Amino acid sequence: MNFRGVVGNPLIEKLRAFVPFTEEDLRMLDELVVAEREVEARTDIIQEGDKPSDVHLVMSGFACRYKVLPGGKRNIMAYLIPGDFCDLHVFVLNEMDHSLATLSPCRVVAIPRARILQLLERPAIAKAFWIAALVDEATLREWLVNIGSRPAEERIAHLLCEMLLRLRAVGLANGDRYELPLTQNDLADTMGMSSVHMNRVLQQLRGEKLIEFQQHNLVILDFERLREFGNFNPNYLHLTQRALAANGNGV
Amino acid sequence: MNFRGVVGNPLIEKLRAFVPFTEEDLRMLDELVVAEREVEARTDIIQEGDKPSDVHLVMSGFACRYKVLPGGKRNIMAYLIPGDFCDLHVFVLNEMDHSLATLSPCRVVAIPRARILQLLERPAIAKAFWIAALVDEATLREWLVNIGSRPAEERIAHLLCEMLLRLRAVGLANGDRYELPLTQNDLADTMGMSSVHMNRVLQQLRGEKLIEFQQHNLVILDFERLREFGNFNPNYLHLTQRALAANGNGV
DNA sequence: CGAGCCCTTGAAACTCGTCAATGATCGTGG
DNA sequence: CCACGATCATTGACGAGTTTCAAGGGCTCG
Repeated sequence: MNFRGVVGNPLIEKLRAFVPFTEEDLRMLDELVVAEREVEARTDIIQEGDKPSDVHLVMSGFACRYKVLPGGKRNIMAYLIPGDFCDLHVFVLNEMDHSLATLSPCRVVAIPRARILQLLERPAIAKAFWIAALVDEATLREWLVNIGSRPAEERIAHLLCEMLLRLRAVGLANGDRYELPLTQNDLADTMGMSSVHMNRVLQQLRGEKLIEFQQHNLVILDFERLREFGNFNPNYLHLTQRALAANGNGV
Repeated sequence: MNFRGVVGNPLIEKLRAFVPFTEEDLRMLDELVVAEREVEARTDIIQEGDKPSDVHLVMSGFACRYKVLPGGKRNIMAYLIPGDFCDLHVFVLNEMDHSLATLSPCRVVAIPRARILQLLERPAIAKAFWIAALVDEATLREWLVNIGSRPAEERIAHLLCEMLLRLRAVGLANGDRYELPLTQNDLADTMGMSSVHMNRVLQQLRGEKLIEFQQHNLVILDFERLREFGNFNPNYLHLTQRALAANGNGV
């Protein structure tokens, strides 16, 4: 058998880094992906207050969790990239306490809760989902530290390192470069700073020859230096050695 | 039967706000609390890198999750109050990516994973644990917004409102006042600011007659105004109406 | 070709951090 | 019971980092 998943299903690529699967597990995970829906950029998937019934899975593109404060300031609390579940919460909480939206054009799958419950009966899959949820939480903690303690320049360096590893884990990095379909304003709303300052700080990072960033294409010119500068330790992503080392499947 | 839990077990008081339990559920939850251990203030419970085998539950006092950056700056990412599990993660991740420590003197229970697995077989308890974990995550998101978007004064107002509701939910608030056994330095490390600035901002809040804070006793003088000022919306705590309204069991 | 979004720049104001020193409080031991 | 040291709270002065406001330029798309 040759599952699409093995080469192109980001959910499977991601979860395989946590847990070994049987062929049957892989088949079930792959069958989860039916009726992909195209969602254009900057469109809400779910809004705060909604009582959703399906679980959403991102298959391509960038989405985010966000809240908007009364003043109108948007706050991005997480990026959702291919292979990420948006809202496994649905099972136990009856109301969304934040919103989800696409940032770039996305392909999204809506999975009925019943399907998820079926999958949870397979121990390997249940464990993989569990780990994925914990890694999301660990990432949240790391973002909290990042925003709370680091100056803007290091903060961005840290984020760019994290995104490299996460995208690599699902085969979406090409060496030390990847597509980052976000505006400077999106990045600013993520890092808790103004877009003006984000612009200046990105210029600094470019000036120091740490990165290039044009047309939504990010190139990390010296990962080791960027990692050191942003004080990035990937332990919180709980990736296997294999996934850490992988160079992405590139072209 | 009259369980200790019904009146004094914070774990039960907290979980009852999420899910209704049978007598048998209550009994099992109450029996979880054996061999309480006194831990003095400012002592690590688990450290980053450890591979723990037990799950820890706080029964009294304040503890926290934290990381320390290379420069030596400590970063508090969560407060753990009576009724909170420290590390349900243990089941699936093999290494702590952060540390846990007491802030005040605490009573802590160490629960073997096997005991937890037993409890998870009871649907109501499993659901309550699940919800508690999701609320922890939602709280983390809210802290991220808080630190990322609000000026220092509002940030603190928000935190103080949150702690009021959380402590009420486990019967540890007395009307609009509660014990907050933290130093200004602890608070500063939590809110991503210097202790000098924390001091000045607390003075402002006191000057505006929003709070009093002496001898580790916090009094919220005008909750409605503090809530409004800190832009606090408790939806992310997913408390029932009952728990929201409760005035704490006070004296 | 124009509209709209995004990136870029400058200047001024402000929030907040750092440094350094002084008080206040508390537990401990003499 | 008081002296002591340690921890914690407070204050002032200064500077760095960051925001805000405002405006101009570039690119893309209809």
